[in-house]
Amino acid sequence: MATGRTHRPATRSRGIPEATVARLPLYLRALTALSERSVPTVSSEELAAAAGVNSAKLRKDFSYLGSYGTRGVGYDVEYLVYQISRELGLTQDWPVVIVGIGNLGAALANYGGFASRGFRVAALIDADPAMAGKPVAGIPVQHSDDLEKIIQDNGVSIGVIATPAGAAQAVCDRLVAAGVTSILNFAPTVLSVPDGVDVRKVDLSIELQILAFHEQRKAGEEAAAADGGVPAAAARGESADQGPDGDMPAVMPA
Amino acid sequence: MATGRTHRPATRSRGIPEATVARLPLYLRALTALSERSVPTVSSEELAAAAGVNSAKLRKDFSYLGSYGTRGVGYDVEYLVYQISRELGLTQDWPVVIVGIGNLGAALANYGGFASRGFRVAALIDADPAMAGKPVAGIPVQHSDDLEKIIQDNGVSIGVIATPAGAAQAVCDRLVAAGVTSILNFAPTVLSVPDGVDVRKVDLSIELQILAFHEQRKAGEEAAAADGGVPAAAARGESADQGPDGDMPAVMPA
DNA sequence: CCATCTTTGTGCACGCGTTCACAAAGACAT
DNA sequence: ATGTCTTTGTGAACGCGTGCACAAAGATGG
Repeated sequence: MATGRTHRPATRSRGIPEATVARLPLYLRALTALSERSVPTVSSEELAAAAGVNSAKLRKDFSYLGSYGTRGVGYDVEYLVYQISRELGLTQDWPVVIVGIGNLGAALANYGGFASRGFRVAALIDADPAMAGKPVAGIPVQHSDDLEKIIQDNGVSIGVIATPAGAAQAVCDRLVAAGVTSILNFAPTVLSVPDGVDVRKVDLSIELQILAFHEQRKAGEEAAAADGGVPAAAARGESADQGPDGDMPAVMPA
Repeated sequence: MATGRTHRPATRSRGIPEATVARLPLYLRALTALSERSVPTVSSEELAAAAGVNSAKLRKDFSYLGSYGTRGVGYDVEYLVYQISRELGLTQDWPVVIVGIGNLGAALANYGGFASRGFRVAALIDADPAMAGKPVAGIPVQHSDDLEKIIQDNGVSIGVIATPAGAAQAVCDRLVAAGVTSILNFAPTVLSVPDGVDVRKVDLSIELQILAFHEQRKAGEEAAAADGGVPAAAARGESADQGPDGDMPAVMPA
């Protein structure tokens, strides 16, 4: 999950729940795949399976957009692709800038999933003068001194931050000051932005940590099941000599 | 958000809500930063601000772990770092493999956030024979023929998929067959896995699409406000000659 | 030892999201 | 035209997550 928007209590956009909006890209991807195979119509059941959700949820999601299905038949694939694209705003061109052209920034610049959905990489920006002019993904990297000018000349409203954590807030401030109102943040920091600016974050290591949590739990349960014993307390860490709930800290509190 | 696990209805792990688990890495990051600055204690209010959440939520989250705070004082930073790390399973070593060493895979291999949290990149795997032996982030890439052996030799239980979408399911199946029980998927596909295997996905373009949705809505509201008119229906698409709700499709349904 | 002040931990209420289950709508065959 | 069958769209119930607001706990000062 990536949250962090400016918490919009009233005005739930046209009545479409946030959770539904977050799933629309999923449906769109599945529909695009069907479209490429020239499948004319699809039922909620089939599409739900392809998108990895439950069919009731999918139908309710679509009901927020309107009645675009035909009872007894299903949904017209092309029609739905258009409707969802329009709802998401993908029928227009969105110029984006990527700031911070390290490994991740370069990967993002090369990522095909952007261009195919109306996102156009308008510029790549990096603070390292040695990078300036060097082409990445066919686009010459520009120096961050020109950030404001680049934003304004290209009418950019969406910025992607892929800098180290330390530089992220400063870059964010400059982007916002230059007119950017949506930010996708890959740096592991909490960005503070004024009202009216949306921030979404993607943290690569957070997802891994969540997996580790469940993985550990699985291992614990397994061991407990083998012992035929209590839920899951032992066989969790590596040092076994801990309290009844494994509470002994490495560093005691004051 | 990244969902897609095998839906665990009963056994909500030790009673810790999923939403809380997803925030623990956030707290941990903020606490680690405090620890590096040698801050001894922190109040829920301060820590919440640093993590970008509300303080009541943070206190409730911590209450699921136990009573680790001191009223009138706050939380002991080092102690809390340890407790959260232990809860997330980061006190043990997690060998991971990254499959698909393109731009993204290389970025992941170089990403510092893994190593600093108990994740060790045990191997890099790619299907391209030309990549074999080539070092990325100091680790020689191995060919995917040896995938099963690599998994077993290193006791890997967490796999990262950074291949093209078309190859993802096949790689996933092989990882699972070889013993991997947690998968972080960067490929834009829905993976199907047997029960007991957790999948989390990160889709770079989904987040951008969600931003576009809000961006479009902002633009629409702005225009409507300027017109002094109805909510947001006009000024959305580019072609203005549409129905009362902008419903005319580019492709009519059958 | 007592009073005051700070901050945690949590009971409670509310709202959002999910799921069930079914009526309504339409396709299709006869 | 009528009946059957499929599939949508949605009302209603439920459960989870969030945020408020406050009592309990402990620190601190006199």
